[in-house]
Amino acid sequence: MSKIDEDTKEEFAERHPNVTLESVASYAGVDPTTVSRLLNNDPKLQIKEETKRRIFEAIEALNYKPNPLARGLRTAKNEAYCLLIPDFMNPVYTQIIIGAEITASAMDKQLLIGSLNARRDAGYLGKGRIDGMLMAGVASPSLTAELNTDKVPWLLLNRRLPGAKRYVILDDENAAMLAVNYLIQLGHTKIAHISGPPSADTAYRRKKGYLEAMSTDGLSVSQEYIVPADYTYVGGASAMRMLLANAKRPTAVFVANVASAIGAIWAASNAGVAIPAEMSIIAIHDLPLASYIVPSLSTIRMPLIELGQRGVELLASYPAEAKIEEIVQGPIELVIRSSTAAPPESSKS
Amino acid sequence: MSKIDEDTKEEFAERHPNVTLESVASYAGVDPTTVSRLLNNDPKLQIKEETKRRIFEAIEALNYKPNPLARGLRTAKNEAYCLLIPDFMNPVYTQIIIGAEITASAMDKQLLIGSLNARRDAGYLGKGRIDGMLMAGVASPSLTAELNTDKVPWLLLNRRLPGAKRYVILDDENAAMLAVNYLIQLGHTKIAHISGPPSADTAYRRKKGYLEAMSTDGLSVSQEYIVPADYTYVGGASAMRMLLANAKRPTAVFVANVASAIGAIWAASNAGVAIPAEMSIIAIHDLPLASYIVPSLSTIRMPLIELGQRGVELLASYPAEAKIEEIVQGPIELVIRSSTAAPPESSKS
DNA sequence: CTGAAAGCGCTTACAG
DNA sequence: CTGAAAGCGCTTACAG
Repeated sequence: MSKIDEDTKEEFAERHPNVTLESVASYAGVDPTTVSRLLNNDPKLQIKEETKRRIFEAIEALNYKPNPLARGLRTAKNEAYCLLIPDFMNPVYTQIIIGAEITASAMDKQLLIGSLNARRDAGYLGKGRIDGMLMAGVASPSLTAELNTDKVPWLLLNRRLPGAKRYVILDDENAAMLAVNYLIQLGHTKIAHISGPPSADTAYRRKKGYLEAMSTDGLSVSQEYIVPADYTYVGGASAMRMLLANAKRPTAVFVANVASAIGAIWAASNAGVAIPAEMSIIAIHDLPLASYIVPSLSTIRMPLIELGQRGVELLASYPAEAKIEEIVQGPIELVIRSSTAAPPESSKS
Repeated sequence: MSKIDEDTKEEFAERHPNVTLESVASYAGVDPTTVSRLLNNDPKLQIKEETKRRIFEAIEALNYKPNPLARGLRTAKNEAYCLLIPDFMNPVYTQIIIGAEITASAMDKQLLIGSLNARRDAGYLGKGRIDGMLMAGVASPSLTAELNTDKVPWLLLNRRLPGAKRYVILDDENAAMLAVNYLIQLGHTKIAHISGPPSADTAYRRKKGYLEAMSTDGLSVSQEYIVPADYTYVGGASAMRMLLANAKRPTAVFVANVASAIGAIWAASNAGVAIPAEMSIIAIHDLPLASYIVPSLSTIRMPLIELGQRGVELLASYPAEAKIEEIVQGPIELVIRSSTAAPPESSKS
């Protein structure tokens, strides 16, 4: 490159402290309109190959990137969605995030992820910056109302809310039945359930599946066999302690999620109860961790990644007023590992 | 409210499909400039209490929220930072995220979180939408270069990059020494190290601390005692298998992170090696999970939340050109649980 | 002290 | 087919 070219370039940079559409146009010797149309694939634009080349050369040379704020302000489109989760500690949301990121990226959309944990004002993020809000396991009537007045389309993921007709969920009831039926098939009759928090829709559906599988098989369920936990390690551990204290100790436990199952295994192990010899444990969600705890955990694999993917798809393709009520039809599978076995001989009827 | 008021309100809404600064001004009977100045706490603004009240009333009645795009376009400030992590599976980043969210929220800034996992174009998110980029465990010379040309201030979290003079890290070397010294104090001499990936700066510093503690105590380290893993369950498991196959089997292992430690425990357990009776294990990072695996894992607690907090603070308070090289001075503590004990009698010298 | 006016960087009907 | 011009919703020097 000649000296003069370098000089020109520097001068140009001085006149254009910010590289804008106008800089590119001026560099390429065309009208900004033309550049904009080219970049937006305007079908009505007819342009010579040579001109096109010059424009792309200019973009390259100046390292031009469209200003998303200006574009968003003008078009009222942000090419971005937000995914809100309760907190980042729960690996279940991790899986959902992965799915959502895959689809968003494939659609060339930004996905902004935030938790409701430290956030004081979710609405502000919602208004203006994004084209839609995905809420996984977190939503309240006040939040959806705020999004409504802000005209931000939203969709609930993995959880329903009374009166909110926009959600995608998984078939938790069937998953629970699959787990419980497997325990029954192993020969268990005293099967307990460590459930999720009463406030969670997923917990409700898993419990329902448990009850249905039990009653279909003619097995009785005493109220003491259903111990609510809160999807955490601690909760699972104390629920297990309650079950161990039960006069009629169960020989198998269906746990509503992996975190509680890990807590339950820990508590059983502390109490000297052998798993699976004395007690079988199975949980919902086949997280990577399940393979690596001791004993490795039998689970029901749920299509969490597909849930995240489908959420973005639906949010992107339906208008804000549309009703969306979908159960993701991904694979739900029994994954047998080392935490489940036939009940001990002594306990058989 | 009277019928007429309702009518007026509806008419007003019709004339103002989008609630803007102008709507508020017109509703309150003042100039948009005045509203803007009030909202931005312009010290030069002098305004009657009565007018102020009317404006706030209008904001309330219309549910006005400033358009962040318009504001950002005008001021070139977005009141938002981005935090980039490699992926959402690793609970270490989870802790960092929590810290970053706390501080960002306290500063009334948005924190957009994304992974490099599914993202094809991190630069686009960077340009225009945010005021700065935090990169935890993920950065490349090409990415920092792109951020530089885009004039987006950035800061590396928990990892350095050759030539990049903007980072906050933890004292991994000291943490490693603390762990190894504890093992030595228990009586171990055959202490191995399952390290992190050679590419990771944290892995380098932890290994360095291990080597230093060993040599300070006059203990020899054969090359076979250092097995690189990759901070994952799988990696930790296969590293442990290598150590178990070693003719001079170690009695203790210092593992570079919790995920690898869980994999290592799993592999040892599968091989019938009792922990801690036959082998002690200790790892860096006191994640919640560490308490709930069996046996519960002894760890070194690191100030990960503080790291996230400090990262946002520094990014917000230093100009893009400033050099930032900081080691967070949070508490580093030995947390003793059930995975460590004195070496078996037979192995004592 | 208050208000009109310009401008941030785009897109897109509209006139030529 | 091409280019000038308006406007998205703000902020802020500047003139009155």
